[in-house]
Amino acid sequence: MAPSGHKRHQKKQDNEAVMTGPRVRGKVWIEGEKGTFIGYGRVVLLQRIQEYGSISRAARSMKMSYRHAWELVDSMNRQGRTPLVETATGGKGGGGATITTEGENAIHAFWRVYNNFQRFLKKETANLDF
Amino acid sequence: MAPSGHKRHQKKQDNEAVMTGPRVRGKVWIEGEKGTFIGYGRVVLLQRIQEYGSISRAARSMKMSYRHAWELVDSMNRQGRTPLVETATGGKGGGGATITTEGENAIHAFWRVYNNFQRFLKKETANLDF
DNA sequence: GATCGTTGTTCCCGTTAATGCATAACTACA
DNA sequence: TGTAGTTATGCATTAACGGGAACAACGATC
Repeated sequence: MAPSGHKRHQKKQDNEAVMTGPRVRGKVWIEGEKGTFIGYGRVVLLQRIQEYGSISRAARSMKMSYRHAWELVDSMNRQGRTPLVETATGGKGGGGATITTEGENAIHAFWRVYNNFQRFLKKETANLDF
Repeated sequence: MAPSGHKRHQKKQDNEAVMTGPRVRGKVWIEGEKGTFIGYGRVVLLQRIQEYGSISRAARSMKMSYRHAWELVDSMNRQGRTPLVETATGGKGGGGATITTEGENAIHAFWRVYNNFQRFLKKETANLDF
């Protein structure tokens, strides 16, 4: 970006932080044949599972019920070509969950779209003639 | 990857209608200080009010309860610099509602953003490496 | 002055989504 | 062999939201 210039031709007169008035906002997600596949909440959940190695710890860390977290994982697994999360019961620590390569791909694909979307929103908000 | 070869440059081979697999979808809206200001449902409602000249007929035409429609109009009116909808009780036909200039501006502003967003979604879906 | 369809508002209900709790099955490890 | 913490699942409860019915006030037109 590099605002660099002295001039600043009126276009960005609006000083970032002080920006008030109407804003364009929104949500994006990736949909499969059976409804939502990956969205913001789901991708955060995936990354928490990656970080903690278990669905239950991931759920607790984001104050989500285990029940709900499990259903999200199940939905993603049933929808991917191959599962995004692999689970194991019993054993050290009682079991756990890990993210597959397919899961990592999904995470990256979503963040790419998400970042482009944030740029889109910023641009549209700036161009709002309202 | 670039299948280097002659065959199928992969880019627009995907035949519009047959497009299957994951899609990028989403929603956009314009937000004011007090939450959602204009979204898809609200703008359709505004246009129905414009068409029918009454909130109740507009609501019926889209199978929405009058109460809900009224709340949406109220929310928009309280949020705009000036009301988007003006109402009158009593009189010919029992009263009615009309769209103000501010309301027309809001409608146009939203559709502009919305159309850009549809293009964005199409592009992102096409570029989905997933 | 009676009529009529609307605005504006209140109250009750059904649906849906998520939470909370309870429990069975599992297995590496001490 | 017992323990621990997890996955997987069922069920009852709660919260949020919109729908639907009801009703007063309104005022141009007949």
